[in-house]
Amino acid sequence: MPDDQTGKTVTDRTLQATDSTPVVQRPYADALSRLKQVGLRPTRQRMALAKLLFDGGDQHITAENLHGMARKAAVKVSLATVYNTLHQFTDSGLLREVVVGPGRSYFDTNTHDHHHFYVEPAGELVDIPVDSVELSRLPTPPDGTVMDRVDVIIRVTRP
Amino acid sequence: MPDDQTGKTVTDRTLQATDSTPVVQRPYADALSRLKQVGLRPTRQRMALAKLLFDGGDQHITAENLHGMARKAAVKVSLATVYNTLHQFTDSGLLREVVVGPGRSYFDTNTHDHHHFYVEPAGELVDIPVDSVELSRLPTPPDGTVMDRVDVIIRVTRP
DNA sequence: TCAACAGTTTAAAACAATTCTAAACTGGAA
DNA sequence: TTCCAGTTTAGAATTGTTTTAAACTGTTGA
Repeated sequence: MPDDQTGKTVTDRTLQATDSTPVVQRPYADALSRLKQVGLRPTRQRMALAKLLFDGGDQHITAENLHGMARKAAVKVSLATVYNTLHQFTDSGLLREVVVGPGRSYFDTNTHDHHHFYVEPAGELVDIPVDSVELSRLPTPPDGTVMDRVDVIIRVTRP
Repeated sequence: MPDDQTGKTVTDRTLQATDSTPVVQRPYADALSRLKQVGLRPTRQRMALAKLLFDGGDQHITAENLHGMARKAAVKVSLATVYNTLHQFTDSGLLREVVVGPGRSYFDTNTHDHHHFYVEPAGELVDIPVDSVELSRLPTPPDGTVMDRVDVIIRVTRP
């Protein structure tokens, strides 16, 4: 079935497969430790979603998108749960939300300090490593507020 | 009627009023010239919206917001037209769209190079003058793309 | 082992912001 | 004036997300 429309190839093995059968060895170890880390109960759905999210390297994913991936992976999860989970993960620091357009928000599995290119009109996000942007002289926040984070989004187009 | 809920006081006079009657003298001069500038037909609705937008100094406005302002100013415009107009103005460079959250986008009457504080959870936008942010070392855009613009949004909260 | 309950998931409805549609209207050229 | 492309409109449709209320499931402690 060569119809990987989602774009990302998910690497399933955490240990080397030892024979021709592509049996996964300890596929949930990472997902489990992440959930424990932030104190979320490791339910079937959360585990599966965590695996999809964090086993695939750095990804920029929408809710619909992840829901589709779950479907393809034969994981039964409702869209509402996908939303719940994405927000719980975001709130506990496992994910970062990146807003690029009205009605368009991505969840980024890379929570380290970095910025983004946003390719329009494709709607594609591309990471920019921290050290290739230098922000000097940040302003002081308005009275009574504290700085939470700085988002730099460089909008680019294909001419 | 002292119920100016929208927050912005719009200055109507472009010339001094000459008697006690608050009759506006050339209230549409600026709106008209802006529309001509970008080649949009000066219709009743566009003129009225342009006036609301550009006579009030720098503003961050949502579509619903502007629709409400029009209502209060006794201007009959549909919400669909407000959206159309905001996008036409944006496309022709009269406005700039600032996206801060999923399903939350503002139109900024200040089209000069500048950045924003976004105060959460109030959802309030505050201008940052260009020269109080210094961006050095910008990355080169992905192959086949050209840089359109750089958005810096500093998210702040009231603790 | 099991009862019990808080936490979780779910389908479905509700919601908010925005866009679309098809018909009515209008500014301006001829 | 007439005419027509451009514009506006009400209302429906769409999109993305959240809420609701009921069913389910992990975990705890007897």
